[in-house]
Amino acid sequence: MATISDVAARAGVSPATVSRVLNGKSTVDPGLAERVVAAARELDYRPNAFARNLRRQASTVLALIIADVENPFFTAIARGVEDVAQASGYSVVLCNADDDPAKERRYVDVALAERAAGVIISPAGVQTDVGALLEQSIPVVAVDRPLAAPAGDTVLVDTRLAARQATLHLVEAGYHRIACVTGPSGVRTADDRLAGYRDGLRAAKRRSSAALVRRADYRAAGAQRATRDLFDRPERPDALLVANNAMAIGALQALAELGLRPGTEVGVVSFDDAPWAPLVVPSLTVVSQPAYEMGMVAAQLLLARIADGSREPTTTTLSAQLIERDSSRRG
Amino acid sequence: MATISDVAARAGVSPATVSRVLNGKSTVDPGLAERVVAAARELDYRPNAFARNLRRQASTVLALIIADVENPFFTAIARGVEDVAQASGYSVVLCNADDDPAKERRYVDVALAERAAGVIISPAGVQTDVGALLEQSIPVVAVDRPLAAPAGDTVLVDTRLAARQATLHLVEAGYHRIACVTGPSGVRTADDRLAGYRDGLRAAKRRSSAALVRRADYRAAGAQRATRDLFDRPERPDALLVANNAMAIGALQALAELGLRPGTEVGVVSFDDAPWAPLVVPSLTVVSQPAYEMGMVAAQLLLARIADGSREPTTTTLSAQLIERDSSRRG
DNA sequence: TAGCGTCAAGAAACCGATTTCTCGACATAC
DNA sequence: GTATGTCGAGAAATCGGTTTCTTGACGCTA
Repeated sequence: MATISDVAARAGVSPATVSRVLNGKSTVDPGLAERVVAAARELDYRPNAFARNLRRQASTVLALIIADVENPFFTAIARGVEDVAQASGYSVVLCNADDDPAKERRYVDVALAERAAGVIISPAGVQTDVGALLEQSIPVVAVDRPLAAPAGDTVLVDTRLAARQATLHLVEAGYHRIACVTGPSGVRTADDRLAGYRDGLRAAKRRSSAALVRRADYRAAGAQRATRDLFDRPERPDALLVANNAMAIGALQALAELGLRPGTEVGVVSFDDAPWAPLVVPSLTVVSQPAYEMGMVAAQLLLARIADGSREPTTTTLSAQLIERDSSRRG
Repeated sequence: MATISDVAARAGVSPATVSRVLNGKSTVDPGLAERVVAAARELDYRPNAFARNLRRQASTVLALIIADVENPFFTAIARGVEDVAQASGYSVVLCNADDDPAKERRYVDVALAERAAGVIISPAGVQTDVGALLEQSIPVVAVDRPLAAPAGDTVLVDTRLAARQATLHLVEAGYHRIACVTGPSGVRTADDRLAGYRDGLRAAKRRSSAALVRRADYRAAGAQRATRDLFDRPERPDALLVANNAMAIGALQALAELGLRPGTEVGVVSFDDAPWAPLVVPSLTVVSQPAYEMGMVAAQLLLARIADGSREPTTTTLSAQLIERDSSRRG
């Protein structure tokens, strides 16, 4: 593999000049520059990123640590991040923490070892610690969920308000015993959606009851069990607010097993729109979150912070949108 | 950030000794070793990956270049790769080529610049060129689709046979005019599935007709148009073989718009199982590919090739499985 | 024409690891 | 007691870029 010295030798100049030409940071004689460019092309020269990064003490790789690659919500965020990063010459490393604090920690370590230019993370839980990154002044942006000790920008959705609206929507549609299946305690979105659900019940002057609330991991299997459990009790719910799209699958599966038809017999609203949501019968009413936009905003904030580390931390809250379909329409 | 010299100074030894202790490649006096380890811990020393990689001329990062992050099939592959890589101390960089040869090329360049230890790729098309990687003796494994010039291991699914079986399944279920919506020409899986479809028709002694075949990109929108188009003609098909899971969504949407009920009126079989496939009504019959396993096998082959670059290129063909649900059952 | 400022380009230092080279200490063999 | 071998650890080279330092050429002004 050709090195900068090879190029320099071929062009009859010093390595320093080659570096200057290729980085355009300084003016060089046009004639020399042309020779350098030609030599580089002829040798198919590609700078060694290790050497460059070592000297510059910086890389052009952004780490994106998400909770679940198999969840379309997070992959949509990833696309948003990527599109912005690409445009600025950064590449994005996607890390799948799999909702596992240990895996997440490992990826934080990788980001540290590889001296990522910046990190975008959706923290798996309360104990996520990005202190080590900040010590190395690697900027961090939290997306979807805030960090316990916010020390960078944060991009959220007003998910509590959205949950409140979704709950009120179910009330208005004529459902009476509305249950909530949410994510693990300590995960902010899960807690917020539960709080919003209670807000909604309160606003509608309904009593909330612990018997109507279930928690599970943010996966289908857990939600399936939780839903089955809700309907196993004497006073069955007649509606369900489900806190994410993976859980929606589990909940719908449980309802199908129980022979309950969504919409007519059980109102269902889930968080996160998905390509298949209009296709299930009845089509699924969802709270659609602007995932792609969240990714874009997070990346923009990160790039801004890379450029100027002294910016004040900001919090951006985007809003979700209720998409009414048939699963929350009686009759 | 502490460097190896800082650790050496604190432990009262030379940097070389620190390196030897921490890498365990050579024996050192236990007393010294203990001091080194203590010093490293006290300073929270983390080796600089740039410096290490520069010297070693190798990294421990695998690049995984997939066609579409939003497609669960590919994310399942990613998980398989990741689980194997993790266990061997490699980290995985997920790159989303987005079915775009230009993006793909850019990521190949990134893998090259970052001197990835190896690359796993599902080539976007015929013109994918990994020659540059091979020149640098970076091992390459192709997954899901073969490379035009195979120069590494390949992990495939016998998708042609699976398409043949799926087509015969539709014939046996009593459908007569079976159409096929497949991916872009030049993408091997798309061509193979079409060929398998024709195999199936031939085996059933049915005439195949170009009027019953449509190509689109591997996305929902394209499949939706293609399906609409198929049903716009006087002699409508009564069954549909769809070549991947994103396209299935588009096809089902089109059928819904046309007021055609899958199963009873139009038999549907799609490639790729998805969490939502059992939930649509009627539930979707699919050809399930062992995506996670494909990822695992690809990663194992890559690691083996990293360890020993002179291995003969192999091709592993896994088999798919037809999961019969209601969308292909008449009546 | 002397003196000063500007600028382009080469020389050399530097980033932080790993690894080869070298040397000294000690043990064993003759 | 000397020669030889072994082994552990420090010195120094090395990876391939970037960037500072230095030098020399040139132009302008007094």
